[in-house]
Amino acid sequence: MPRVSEEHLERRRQQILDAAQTCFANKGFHSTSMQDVFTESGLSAGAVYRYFKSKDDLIAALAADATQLLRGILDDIINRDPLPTPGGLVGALTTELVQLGERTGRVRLAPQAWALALTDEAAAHYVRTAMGALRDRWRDYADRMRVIGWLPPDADTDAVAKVLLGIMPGFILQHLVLGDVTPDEMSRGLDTLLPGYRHAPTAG
Amino acid sequence: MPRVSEEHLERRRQQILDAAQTCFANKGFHSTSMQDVFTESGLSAGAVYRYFKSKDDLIAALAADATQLLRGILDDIINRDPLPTPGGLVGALTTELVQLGERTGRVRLAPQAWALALTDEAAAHYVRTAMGALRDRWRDYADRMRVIGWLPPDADTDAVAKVLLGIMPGFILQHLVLGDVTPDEMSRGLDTLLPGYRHAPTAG
Amino acid sequence: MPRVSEEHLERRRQQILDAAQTCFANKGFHSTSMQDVFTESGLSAGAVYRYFKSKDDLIAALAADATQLLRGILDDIINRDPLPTPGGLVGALTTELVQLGERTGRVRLAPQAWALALTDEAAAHYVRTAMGALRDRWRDYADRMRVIGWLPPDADTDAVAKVLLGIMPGFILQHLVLGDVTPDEMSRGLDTLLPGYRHAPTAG
Amino acid sequence: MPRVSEEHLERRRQQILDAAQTCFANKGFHSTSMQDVFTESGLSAGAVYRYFKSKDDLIAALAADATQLLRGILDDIINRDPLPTPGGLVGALTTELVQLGERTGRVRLAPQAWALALTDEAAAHYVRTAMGALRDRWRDYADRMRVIGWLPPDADTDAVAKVLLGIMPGFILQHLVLGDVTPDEMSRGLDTLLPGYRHAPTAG
DNA sequence: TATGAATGAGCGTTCATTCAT
DNA sequence: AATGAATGAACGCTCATTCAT
Repeated sequence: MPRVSEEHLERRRQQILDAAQTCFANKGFHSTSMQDVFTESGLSAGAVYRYFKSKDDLIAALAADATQLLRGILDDIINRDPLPTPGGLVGALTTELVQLGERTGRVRLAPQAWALALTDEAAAHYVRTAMGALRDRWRDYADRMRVIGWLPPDADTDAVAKVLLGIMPGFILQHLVLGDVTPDEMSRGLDTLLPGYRHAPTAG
Repeated sequence: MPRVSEEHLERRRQQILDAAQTCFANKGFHSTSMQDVFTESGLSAGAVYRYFKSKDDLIAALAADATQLLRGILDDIINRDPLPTPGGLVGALTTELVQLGERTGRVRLAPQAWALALTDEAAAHYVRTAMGALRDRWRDYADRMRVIGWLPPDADTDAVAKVLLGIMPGFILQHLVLGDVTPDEMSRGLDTLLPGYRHAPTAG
Repeated sequence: MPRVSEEHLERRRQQILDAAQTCFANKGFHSTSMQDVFTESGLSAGAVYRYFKSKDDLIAALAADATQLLRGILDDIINRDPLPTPGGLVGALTTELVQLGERTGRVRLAPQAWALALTDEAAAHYVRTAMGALRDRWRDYADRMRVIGWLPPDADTDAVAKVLLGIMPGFILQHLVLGDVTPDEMSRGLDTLLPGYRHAPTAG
Repeated sequence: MPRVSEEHLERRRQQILDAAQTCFANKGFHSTSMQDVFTESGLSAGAVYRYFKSKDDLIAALAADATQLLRGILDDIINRDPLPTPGGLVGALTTELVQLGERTGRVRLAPQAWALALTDEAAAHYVRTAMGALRDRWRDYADRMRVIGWLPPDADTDAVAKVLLGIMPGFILQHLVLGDVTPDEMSRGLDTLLPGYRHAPTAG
């Protein structure tokens, strides 16, 4: 019974998660068999089951990772100074997403997670958490818009956050399914609609 | 019980589609077994397979229905005179969607169709067609916005259409997953962002 | 409830048997579905089941037909005067079989009947009856061979009959599976082996 | 119980093949369900499918085995010195077949393979190969007959081979279906028909 | 008579998971 | 720690047969 270092364990774990993510992104959660994961990871059934107690557990771990990742991206971008226009912000975010997708294919997991959230309570928990956290950040942004006068003093920044958050899934879908949408276009389209602050503000 | 009326056949077909839709909405495409559909529909395996030659065929029929339904809704709303504001339009559309969802649960199929489209070419075809058709209508709307001066003469109405279409999946997700978004809020949020034409025009 | 003539009934029956035979010859008993028979016959399920109470019944009827047919052919040929040589007899029989096969495809049923006879008692009964009857005729022939001096007085004509009967399945198989055997070749091959009476006898 | 010896694997494989053969011999290919094979073998579905990827694969493996076995038997017997008479050869071969059938039941598969060959291209391939190889050996034998003067110098040894090969299926069928034919009888019957070389030659 | 919609047992196969080694 | 053979429930689907019309 070889005793093994903490790093070894973590490396194995990550190796499995990477394999699972690749499979899930390519074939979807349900159409990926555990055998697919064994093969992709180069490990045996027993090895994978030592690290994750079920297929659902694998999905949950991946979801947790993704949630954290997403939050990090939004935090980075939303707190920039001076305050970006909505178009600028959406452009930066979608650029980030596209790059992430090209590097890892991880973006393809998002629609699958959304679908899963409607039928699986555990998945719903993760998606709700991530979605809620993202929306909080959008509300922070909307609040700042109001502060600098881009929105009227009595603006319902909750409602604004819901609209702005709502643009992202629409971009992801059009990007993944139709494949003909660029971050630049989203940015331009939004600023076209919102001409009032096309010329940037004075402060963050 | 042969020599049966055309209506009988159509009624059976619908009975099966309704059952399938209920199952799919509750458990997802993959987690719904054909046995679930048999039970929900009250019919036997053989009966269901007389009307639909495979599970995929059932999904496709539902998708075709949904595509048609969606297009009808958008056509109705988008051609209204005088031209609605984006907020008004999104409000009307989301209202329609929410009602549809309450009546039939069909809206819950949308995220599943999106996910399926990433791994199944047949599903991708349906989703692409539907998404493309919807975006065409949004572009028509954006063109009309430009004509009446809501957008500058050189506005990229394609880009605008992509943004506006993009709002709908975001609403659907927030509605289904977080459950705290109303059509009214979307409408208000959008018109808050787009104050320029908050006061409606005189003609379409 | 239309009362219908005896001929009509018989015609229907034959129509179904013909369809079944075509299907069975093309796809085999087991791989032919009753639906195949309905389609080939142009009749409905109910109609077919009015005439034959099961798929097995259909097979049995066909087997009975075939048994009778085969016996007729052998009777015709074996009683010819003057007595044919074994090669001549086998040549005539195989010629008849090849023609029958070309006209009706019925010969293709034989190997299937043999196989069925090993696993199904009802089929075994038919095949045993047919095979026994054929062998009786071959023994009659062998007896006549002995009478005219082609075989020694103490010849075991039972054993001879078994050998001669045995040649036919071998021809059928080589004909159907390898497709490179002609009646003429069989005739020639046999007379080459049996040179003693290559020049024909004096009387039957 | 992994990390298992090569022999263990081979033993399992044979265990499954044996079970399948028993089932097929008793009930026929089509009427044997995989469940029958699981039960007969004492293994689970998954275990059987680990070794054979489909029911057809099982049949093919059995066919390959049988082909090899048959060829071996014929090679052994046909090359004997001094050259056996046709009756002696058929007697030896049928004796071998009867013993094989008593030990393993494998002979009962032959008629089923013939039937299958008429409707299934994969089966046809196996049967054609086996049948062709056997006929080649018979032609070799016929050639040797000619060399030692049992057949005239201009004898069509192809035709002779076709006749001699043809006797074997006939024996198998009479043996399996009628059950009243012995190797000895076949031998005697054939030598009765072919008196010219009833007394054996001196060399091969 | 004839139809064909409906039944439901049973098919071949897959796959998440376990556990002896 | 790691293996991979083995399990067995469940899957999508077929098809011989029945019977209301």
